[in-house]
Amino acid sequence: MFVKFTKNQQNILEFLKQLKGEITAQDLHMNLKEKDFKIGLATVYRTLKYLHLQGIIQERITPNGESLYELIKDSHHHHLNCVNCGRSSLLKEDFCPINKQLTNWCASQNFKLYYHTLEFFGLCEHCQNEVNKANLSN
Amino acid sequence: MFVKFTKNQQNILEFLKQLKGEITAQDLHMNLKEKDFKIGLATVYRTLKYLHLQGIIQERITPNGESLYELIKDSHHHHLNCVNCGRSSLLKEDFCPINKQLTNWCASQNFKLYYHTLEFFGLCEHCQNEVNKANLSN
DNA sequence: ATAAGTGCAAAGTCTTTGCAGATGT
DNA sequence: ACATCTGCAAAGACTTTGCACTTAT
Repeated sequence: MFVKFTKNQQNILEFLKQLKGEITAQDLHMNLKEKDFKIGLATVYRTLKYLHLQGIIQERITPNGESLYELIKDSHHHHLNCVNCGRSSLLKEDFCPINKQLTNWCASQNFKLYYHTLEFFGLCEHCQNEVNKANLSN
Repeated sequence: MFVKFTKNQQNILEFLKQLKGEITAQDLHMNLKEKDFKIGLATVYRTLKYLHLQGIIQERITPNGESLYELIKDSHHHHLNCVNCGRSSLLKEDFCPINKQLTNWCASQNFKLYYHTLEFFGLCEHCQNEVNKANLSN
């Protein structure tokens, strides 16, 4: 996978394997530093980009513009994303409308499918009132 | 919808109505300037944010990190996104796996659903060879 | 008259890049 | 030995914000 397999790469991959859920590049960097691994933020970004390119991890960008990464697994989640507060809540695990027919269709396009994201956007319960008060001076 | 309905707001909304497809904030700004509308980039960003908050337009963030906006319509597209070159290609128009059952489920969560995005990530035909040569020095 | 909207420039945030030095095979 | 990988600091890109001025109602 990697051309060399350095300590940094091992540490990142190991961390992602242990991780339940998603993490930002910056949080991942902090976590590794806290474990006394010496690693630069740029290396974290470079490694995540490479892992993404290789189809090992997936990326999801939140309404706040944060990139979240996690290993690609068989089981995955989709989210309800509030366009006001930016919070995401998980959809029940077994919900996923992607069927084999579609997967096959991607293959027929010579597109090598790594993963998909399905995200719902709107207002969470709390924000529905807030938004009525919004204007362009906010 | 807007508290006031200024020339800027009218111009942006009119432009989005004419537009087929998606556009970035910066391109939208350029287009309006070319039509000799005097408007600041910040105003474009503020207006798009407000329209998004109100559920008038939707946002999609590409693998390159660009935010693309368009009016929410009944018909919509999903995309195949190449994680290498970042190009997106449209899925056939009639494909959408989201059913009424799911829509109802969102409602039952007191989540006010505006729109959804469903995106597929992987390698386009052209990039499948390229990626084999990739390493962390790139 | 007043709150809402605006333009500009500055600031903020996340991410990428150039380069010299370190590392794995 | 050599290309790959790394850290650091600088650069880059996009977006947001503060503030004084303008505009719509």
